[in-house]
Amino acid sequence: MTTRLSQLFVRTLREDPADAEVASHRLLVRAGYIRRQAPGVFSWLPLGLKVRRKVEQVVREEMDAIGGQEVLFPALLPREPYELTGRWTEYGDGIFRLKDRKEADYLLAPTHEEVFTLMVKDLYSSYKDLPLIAYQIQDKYRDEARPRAGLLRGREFSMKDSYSFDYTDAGLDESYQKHRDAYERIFRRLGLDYVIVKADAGAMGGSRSEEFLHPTPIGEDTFVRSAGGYAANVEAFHTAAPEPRSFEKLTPAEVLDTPNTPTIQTLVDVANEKHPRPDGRAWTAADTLKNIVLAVTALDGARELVVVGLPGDRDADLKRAEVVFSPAGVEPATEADFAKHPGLVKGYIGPWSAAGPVLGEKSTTGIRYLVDPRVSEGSGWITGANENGRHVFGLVAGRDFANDGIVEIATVLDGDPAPDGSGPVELARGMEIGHVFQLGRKYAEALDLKVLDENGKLVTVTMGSYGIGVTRIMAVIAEANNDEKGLVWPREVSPFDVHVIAATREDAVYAAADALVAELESDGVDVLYDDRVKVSPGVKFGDAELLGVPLIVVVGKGVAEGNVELWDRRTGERTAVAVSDIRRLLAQELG
RNA sequence: CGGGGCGUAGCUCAGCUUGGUAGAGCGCCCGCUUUGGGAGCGGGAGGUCGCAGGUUCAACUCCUGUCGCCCCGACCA
Repeated sequence: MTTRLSQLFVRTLREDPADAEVASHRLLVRAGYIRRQAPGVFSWLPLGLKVRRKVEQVVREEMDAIGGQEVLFPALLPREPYELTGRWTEYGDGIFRLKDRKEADYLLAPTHEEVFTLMVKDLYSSYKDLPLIAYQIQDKYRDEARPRAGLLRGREFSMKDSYSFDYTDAGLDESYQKHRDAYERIFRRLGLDYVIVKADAGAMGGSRSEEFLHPTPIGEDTFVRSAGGYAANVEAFHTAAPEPRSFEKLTPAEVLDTPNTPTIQTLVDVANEKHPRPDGRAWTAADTLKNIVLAVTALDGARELVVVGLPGDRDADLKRAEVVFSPAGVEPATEADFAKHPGLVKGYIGPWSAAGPVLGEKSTTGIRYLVDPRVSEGSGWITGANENGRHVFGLVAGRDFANDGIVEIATVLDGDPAPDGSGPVELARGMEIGHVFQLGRKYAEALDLKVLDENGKLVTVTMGSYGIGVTRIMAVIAEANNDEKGLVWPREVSPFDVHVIAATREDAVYAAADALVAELESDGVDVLYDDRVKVSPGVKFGDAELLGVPLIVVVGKGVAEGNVELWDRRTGERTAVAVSDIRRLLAQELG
């Protein structure tokens, strides 16, 4: 195939579009691959569509290779299936909802667990039909509160979602592993750097879950990794809890005056000044117990206060808190909340008082008290004495106060130990490009998907769901492969194999270029041919760099000596090649 | 939802402070010249100045409201 640039439905922009910030967005619009249609919604021009199809093709081939069967389910779905699993409600504002003329509720599917499950239920009823892997490449819709960065977070986006159906746990493990391996092959083929991290499985109610993150500073996920091979999304990071310590030899707690110490820093300063440690070491923020008041709002609207105790050198990470309390919402308590609970003395909140417990379900306030894993039995703390200007020193967990549960919402810091003992972790940013997830029996139970096993007994099917964001991957590839002049596509997804430029307006040059293009076409090479007559060479070179086809052939002034130039877009290197050799050379390059 | 910014030609923007019949560059069309790094000259097309009210003899400009968009944060299977 040959595409003549003079005929191609495209317009490149000389300047960056004003509404694009990140490189991929800027360049994909500027090079005429996509155009914004609405916030987070894009139109696909021929170039963009070609790249998108190439990405899809890689995904499709690897899914087929693990026995996946491609289907296509509608993006427009009725409410009922989502009602059955509770997600119609759980999704809240996150989905596009609409009504038909009869006022029946519909949605634009954000993901398709329900309909796949129901289709399998419809068609299959025996263990002999399993295992099954079905997938689709379909547009998904999510009414993101804030779409951003072009294709990286859109409201309409293409995703490959697959679902596995097994009737044994071992079978699910196998299906999961197949996907995991396929995803590794996909990202390798696409030349995308990735890290597999442990992910939070809570929100969708499954067990094993891993994310494929592409490390990039513009990533929206924070993950940790250790030199010893541990990797996890911070949301799924588990703090290694210290062993319980005996508190027999510890001195009793003591309430001391600490005037004007509403913050951890002021408290540490005053403590060191007025109440230095007996052993001579200085008090640090990590010796203090910070009690954060959160308001948790359940789906039914009920609002409850919860206090979380964590070491004073850490902040609460609201993102992790969301995960912990999901599907309920969490926010810091407001002034109004404090007003309703006069027992909470702002700046001096603590679980203990001489008169008895202050925090906890069995206390004067009755407020649920959850603590960080570091607040382990036998650990001693400085914390609020529930009186203005006073703190209690040497308050020991398990001896002086109890908790209603352990909770992981503290920020993870560089250097924290990995829970598996593989050393300290470092924090990094990543963009989620794939997710493999053992759903288990949650959806099958909710939708009553059962099959008869070898013994004629009904067993609930166990499922996995696996996603790869096709359009997001395209943006991530663009993000990882560009320079100041434009895009540089990896060969596997480049919209064309070769970009041929007729660089000089001479009949001989055009004749040579025409002939070359015809030959390449007969070799099965997909060529973009810049045949524009009135366009100056500079513009053609600039457009070639912007568009990003990795191999460029310049047919120009060298034709007189029988030469063309082979231009490597990535390195910028140009080499003179005899016209008689170029066809063979390209065939070799494109191998 | 909180904070910030912006809506003027296809694109990038100026004009608004101080009200007086709409501008530039790029792109587009026609002609001539030019052709290896975003050409030159001449001629041309193209805008209800986001929308609605108000003030005024007169509003892109001032006032009020409203809608939309972008960025940061919150949110995000």
